[in-house]
Amino acid sequence: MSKPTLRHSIRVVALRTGLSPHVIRVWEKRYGTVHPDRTGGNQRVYSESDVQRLTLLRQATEAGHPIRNVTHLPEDQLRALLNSTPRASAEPTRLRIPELAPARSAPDLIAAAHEAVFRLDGARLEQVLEEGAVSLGQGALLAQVVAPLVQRIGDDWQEGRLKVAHEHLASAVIRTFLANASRPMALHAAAPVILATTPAGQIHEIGAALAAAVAGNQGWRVVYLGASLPAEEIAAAAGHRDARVVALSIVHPADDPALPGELRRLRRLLPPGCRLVAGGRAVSGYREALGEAHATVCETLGEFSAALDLLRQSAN
Amino acid sequence: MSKPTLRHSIRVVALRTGLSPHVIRVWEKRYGTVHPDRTGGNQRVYSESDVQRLTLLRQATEAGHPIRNVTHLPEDQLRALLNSTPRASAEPTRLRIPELAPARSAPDLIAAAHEAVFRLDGARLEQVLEEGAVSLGQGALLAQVVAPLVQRIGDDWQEGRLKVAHEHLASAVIRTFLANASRPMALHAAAPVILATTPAGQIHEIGAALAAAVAGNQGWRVVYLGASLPAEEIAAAAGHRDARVVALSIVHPADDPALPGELRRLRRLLPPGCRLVAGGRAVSGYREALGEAHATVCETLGEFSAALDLLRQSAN
DNA sequence: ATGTATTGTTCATGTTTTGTCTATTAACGC
DNA sequence: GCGTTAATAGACAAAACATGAACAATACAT
Repeated sequence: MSKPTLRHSIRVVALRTGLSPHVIRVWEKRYGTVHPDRTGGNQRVYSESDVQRLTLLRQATEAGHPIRNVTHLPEDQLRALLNSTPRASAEPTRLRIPELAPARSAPDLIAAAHEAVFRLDGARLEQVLEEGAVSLGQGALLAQVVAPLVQRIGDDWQEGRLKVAHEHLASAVIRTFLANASRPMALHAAAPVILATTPAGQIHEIGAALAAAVAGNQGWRVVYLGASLPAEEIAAAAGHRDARVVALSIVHPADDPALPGELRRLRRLLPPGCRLVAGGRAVSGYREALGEAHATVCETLGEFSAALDLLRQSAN
Repeated sequence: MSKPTLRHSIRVVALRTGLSPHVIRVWEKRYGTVHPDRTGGNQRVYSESDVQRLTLLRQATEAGHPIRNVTHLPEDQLRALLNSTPRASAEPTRLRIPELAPARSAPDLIAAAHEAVFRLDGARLEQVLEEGAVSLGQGALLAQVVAPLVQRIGDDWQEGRLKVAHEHLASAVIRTFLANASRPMALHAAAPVILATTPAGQIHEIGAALAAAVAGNQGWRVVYLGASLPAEEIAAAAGHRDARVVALSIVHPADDPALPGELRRLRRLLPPGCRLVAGGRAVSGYREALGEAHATVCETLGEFSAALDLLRQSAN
């Protein structure tokens, strides 16, 4: 079973895993965590999978699991554990990785993200977003980076500067990032429900995902339904989950002749107590129908956020 | 190398059940609620079923039942009790730990997940998936739960048992779950690149997301491009990122007359060293064209996984 | 109202776990 | 040859855990 495999010294392993050489050795001695080969001179030589395993173990211990309980778990169970465990115990973590976060400004972040999209580098895009969440904070990141970035990518796509592949990759990464960002807060048992989607014909779902993230951050219970839902479906879902608000993102076809009808129909079918909020770049094209549907129109994410706060208080 | 069973320290149990370590100990002492193993140094070690039982008991006590009356009830009676009593707890749950699910085997998990989709409860669906990842492991979860679940939802949707809203919600949650599952922790600088997408006309992206998750778990560098990309775009992206493999998911339109042409064109445009792998429920409908395109056809996720391992070794 | 049982929490003390540190010897790279 | 890095064993300190007893709050009964 050998081996064009890469081999690493303990120093490199320490750097890549975030553990100290001491810990790596003592884990091996006490628990037999990994069994690196040795050089002729008895020096440890680690494989790539050792590095991976140690990285997972570091994350598991940081998540609160005692090392003795996780050292012998297979990798996929470790991964699952990491995805499932509540990140709750983030406070009493003993040692932290050295601070490397260069607090970047919003325009810098947008530029870096755009560059990553252009290179089809999804991992890098994600990294930039996470970095931004740290330096700007979640709310500011959404309003000052993600929203403009999405708009810029949309423009580039419509004018042929970016291909469909770029747009799809960016959508997938941003969508996942937003889904993760909208989740983690503790939810009040009585948290109001908001439904985020896009009316039939509106094919761009990122706006709805953004709305979902903002609402989730403000403590709403979010039901995210993706893009292009007919009025009947939206209304039925709103009734089913007893939603207080339906948020619609309207971005791309700015002149869909069928949309005004959809909006009026939606208003008619929605439960009476359910408010309608619409945002997105193309809302101005449907102002009249939105007015008839008694929809609150938001031009920016900030407005949307404020509108949510108002709606929440009004019904408490 | 016997059994890598999950074992938890009392702190982790406290986090996952929402009880304090004190209460867990005092319940054991006073009522013999659970009988955890002990380490060599007399420290408690809990199993997954202990966690489940304690969670149920927490819920029972919160519902007003004195602990002495319920400690010795078997789990199914506890569940019945919880289902029969109305959720009396008006207070904003002291700890935000969600209810733990009863389901453990793959069929149970599928049923629970399906139920969550039907109720439009995305948070619950996500919870079921994460729980399954812990108890089954990532790989088994994908093959035994996620894949069948997706297929079942697809069937239900095509036959009108589920609405578009259900399908969209499920897609969004599963997609995010898969994206999180596919993130490799530490990857080789020289990790091979795989591109996951769907050829033009194939609108269901979940199959591609599944493939991406499997590949990510096996250490590939994944470029995920969503659904319905024309051959030129796929080829350009593969060249741009120097992909070794392009994975195509073919699920829904099983008789698209344009697809064979797309596949042949893709083969022509792809860089010579780049392999083509196709999977999904509808591959059998395009066998001929796939053969002409020199694509490896996988009927199941297991086959796909094996094919990836082969392709990886062959080029090292 | 008063007493009692139940139940969760707190305190005090000793033990275990776990990351870190020291000292010494050996190996590696220039 | 020499400075740097690694291996080993042992010591050490902070955090987490175990245990028993006491305490406060609530419910229930007299």
